[in-house]
Amino acid sequence: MSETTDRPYHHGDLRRALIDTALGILATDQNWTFTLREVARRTGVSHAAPYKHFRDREDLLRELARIGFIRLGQGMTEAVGAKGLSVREKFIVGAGACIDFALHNPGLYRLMFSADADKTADTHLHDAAMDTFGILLRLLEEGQQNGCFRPAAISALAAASWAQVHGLAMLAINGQLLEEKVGMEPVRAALDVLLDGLCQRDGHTGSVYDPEPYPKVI
Amino acid sequence: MSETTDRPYHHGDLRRALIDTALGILATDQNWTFTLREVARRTGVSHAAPYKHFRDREDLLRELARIGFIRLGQGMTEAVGAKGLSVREKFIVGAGACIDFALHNPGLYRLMFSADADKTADTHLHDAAMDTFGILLRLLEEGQQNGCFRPAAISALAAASWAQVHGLAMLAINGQLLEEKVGMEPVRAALDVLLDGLCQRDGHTGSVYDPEPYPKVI
DNA sequence: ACCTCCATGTTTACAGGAGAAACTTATGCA
DNA sequence: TGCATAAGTTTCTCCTGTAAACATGGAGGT
Repeated sequence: MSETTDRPYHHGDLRRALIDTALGILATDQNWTFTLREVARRTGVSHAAPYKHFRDREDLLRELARIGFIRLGQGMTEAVGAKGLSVREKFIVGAGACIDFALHNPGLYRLMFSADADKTADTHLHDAAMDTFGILLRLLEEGQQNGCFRPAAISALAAASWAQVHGLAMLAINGQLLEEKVGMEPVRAALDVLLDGLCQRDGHTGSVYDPEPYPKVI
Repeated sequence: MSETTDRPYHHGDLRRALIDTALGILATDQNWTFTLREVARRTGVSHAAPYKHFRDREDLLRELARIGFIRLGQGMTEAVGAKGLSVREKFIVGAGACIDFALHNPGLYRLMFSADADKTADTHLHDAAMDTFGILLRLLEEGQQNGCFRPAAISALAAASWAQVHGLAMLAINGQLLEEKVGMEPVRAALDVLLDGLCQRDGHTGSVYDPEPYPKVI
């Protein structure tokens, strides 16, 4: 009830303002069912204004996802970059940063990994996602060169690690880690399980590339 | 261009027909952006007819998800039930069935685990999901009683396992297991990693419930 | 056989949203 | 000074979800 129509015709940085509004709604509602018109309304512009900055609704969603990947990457880089950590500790801390991010930004995190943020439709989004994924890859390589992680194909370790961390994050977000809230112990324990599996050991290692595929998968 | 208006006024089993149509669209488009009107149209009824069988659009989506969980559960039960398998083999085969299902029904699988199929809003859906989840739990218990799996809290093992399998399924669906298609080897290898971690071993087991939480997580 | 009820359809109506097109404003630059 | 253009606004069309009122025909009681 303060500003009447004294807003200048040109917003200044409407694109940024729209993104902020959308991120705000995403954080509040934990979903991205908001309409583009609502974003415009809350930002105080006409419902067609956003189309000057985003091709369509999905274009905005992809931009939000891209920002999400950048922020996630920053968080993980920061966590992993701490001095004096072993590879195993880096791994734990990096995964923790990811799950932490997911828990603090559940809507955004879900959007980032949803089909509505189609990575094949936006090079920038794809690149941002790959940059973040690269943090994990470098960690695995480091651990492997260390002799700490088993010498299986890096893609296999990456699949296992990424599936585990992302899976835990999704379970944590959905509160499905357990029927009742038990805190973060299961997460920690699950990561221990993963790391114990990743680590160098005597037996089994040879079976990693067992030629026979398991049944019923393409 | 064959049937004019000879269709009987009462469909007979419109509910089922609508579900089948929706499942068909889901399988084709790999998303659930279809409108309720389109489902009605393709089923050959008026656009308001579905409301006699589903409260709203989400109600239909939840029913689709429920059916998905039942089918997934059937596939996994069948796979795990094969005679003469070790627990480890059962695990591999069960996970394979899950990933197999996801690869063959990517749209449905994504819907099942999306927020659009809100499990808190539908007891039947929640129950179906829990039944399927129960397959994994029973397997873990069996392995633990065997002495094959480490004696950590079952919730921890479940978190690790479920995160891994579901994570792999999502990565597989999204083609993110690797830049180029490399087949299912990484999946197999990732499951080996998980199983090696799940298994009984000498060291580390004690650290599973390390009292100090890792940094930066709530 | 007939009447009546009610689940299952259909038609009509309305409030919104996506997005295109045409119009307006103000700003940077020649 | 003045115009080209980016950035907003208005207006319009088509579509959706969903409610309400109406139609139909099969099942059950008489």
